[in-house]
Amino acid sequence: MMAISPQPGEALAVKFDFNPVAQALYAVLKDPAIPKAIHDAKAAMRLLMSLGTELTGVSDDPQLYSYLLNPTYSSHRLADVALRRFNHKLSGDIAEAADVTGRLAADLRHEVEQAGLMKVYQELDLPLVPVLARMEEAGVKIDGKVLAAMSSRLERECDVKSKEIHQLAGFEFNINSPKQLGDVLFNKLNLPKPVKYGKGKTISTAVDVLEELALTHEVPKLVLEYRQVSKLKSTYVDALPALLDSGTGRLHTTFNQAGTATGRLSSTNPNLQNIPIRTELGREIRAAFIAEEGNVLLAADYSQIELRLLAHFSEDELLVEAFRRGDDIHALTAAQVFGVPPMMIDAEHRRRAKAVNFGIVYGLSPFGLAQQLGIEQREAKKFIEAYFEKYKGVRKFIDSTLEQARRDQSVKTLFGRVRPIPDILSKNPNMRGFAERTAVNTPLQGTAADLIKLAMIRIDAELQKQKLRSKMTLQVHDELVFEVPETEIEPVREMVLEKMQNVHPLSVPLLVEAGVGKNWRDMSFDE
DNA sequence: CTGGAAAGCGCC
DNA sequence: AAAGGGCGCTTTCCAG
Repeated sequence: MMAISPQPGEALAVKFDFNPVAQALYAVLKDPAIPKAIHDAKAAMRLLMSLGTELTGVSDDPQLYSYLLNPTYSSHRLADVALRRFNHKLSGDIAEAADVTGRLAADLRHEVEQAGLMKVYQELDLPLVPVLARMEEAGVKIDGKVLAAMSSRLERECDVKSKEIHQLAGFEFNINSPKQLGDVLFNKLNLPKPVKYGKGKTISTAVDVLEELALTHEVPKLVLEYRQVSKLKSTYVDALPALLDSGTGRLHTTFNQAGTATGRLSSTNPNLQNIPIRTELGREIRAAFIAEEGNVLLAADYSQIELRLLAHFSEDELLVEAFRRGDDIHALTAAQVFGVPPMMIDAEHRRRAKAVNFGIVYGLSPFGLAQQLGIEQREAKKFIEAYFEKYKGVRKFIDSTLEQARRDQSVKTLFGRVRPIPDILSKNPNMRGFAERTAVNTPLQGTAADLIKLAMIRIDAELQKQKLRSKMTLQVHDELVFEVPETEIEPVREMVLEKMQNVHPLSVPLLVEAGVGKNWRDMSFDE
């Protein structure tokens, strides 16, 4: 039992329950409006950080144990785990929660050991906790003026576009309502309905449908423009400033470490893993992510990490050699699949080859590829067949992964993180198809997640050890973002690149690209 | 008034 | 018969 001095104006008690196996940790704010039980290590860490205390000695986190044992549950919160494991409904009583936390920790720890997952826990998931806590606390600086100016500008643009749409359509309706929009487009304006749309359901007005219609009609074209502007405005330009922390003036996300089926992190409140980058308008939003005076942002990302892992796992000769030589992998696939000499590869070949390369990782069908490239399904089928004819190792990898998945009804990452795939034996071809694509994708996506987590742990350790003032602030699956004092740019850049590149030996090299800039848009590479 | 489903779309 | 893996947020719409 350990008590922490109360903050002025509030009595705060932090109690460590030193169960031999578990430390159930919870803080009780005296304010009865905030009776708050903390039973995950990151929340405890953040609370203690705010009090200027270090968190040491926590070795059991029931949430992380539960996640490792089966990452496919949608929630690993104490109440849900207690219900699943003990069929016990928590009353909300703090002491009860503490007791359950301790018992769960002991039980789950045992199961994690039995499942052979303790190494992943101790070397990856648990050490990542304080790293994420520090990242969340650091937050990112936002230029509010940039967003405020954008907001009024986009407001006007939305206004203009919606008036135009109503004018041209001849009806006043809510463009944001797919139902009303569909009614206007397909029933009032009599535009051709998409060949396929949900049986009995509403007709799709999704982007690919509207793009088709936009070729012949002004209204869908304007709707697409309106949608882009209104999406970016409501989701980012207007939402982000509202989430600025009043104390720090910065944006502090929450990383969920037990939220995805593959081992990836997710980010909420706000989600900083889906900040726009694709369009020019989107990049303007990125420009609002800035560094403090005297600092710069440094971004480092793994180039094509999933394809490299495909090469590693499959040991496909062509793929492995190409990555070792540092070839342009999409150009290689273009040459192989389309039978064009490397010298003759143009941008269109490369674009199509890129779609094929990514599609393989996701289990793309001839139908899907045809739709994406706007070609005949027969032709798409030929491309996919040509791909597997050339990359024989990839075919074997997929087949053996599926075999193993059918045997174990689960798949694993390089480090042993497991994902159950129960539907792999389903008699429903639809469900089985989903399961098969999942089975092939998860080892790739999940291993990439494991690798960047390991790099994060090592980079954080180095920042601490060298007492550097640079802070890791964001992770976006294959990218890390740091805020770095100008005096530390070169050493930190070198260190980050080295740690990411050498995170784990593989049969192909990992390529890391880094950029430095005053904002998240201007990350000029190889400055 | 609230909660949740569905549609849609931002990112890797 | 469906048709590309993994997320989170906003809006609409409808049921309770």
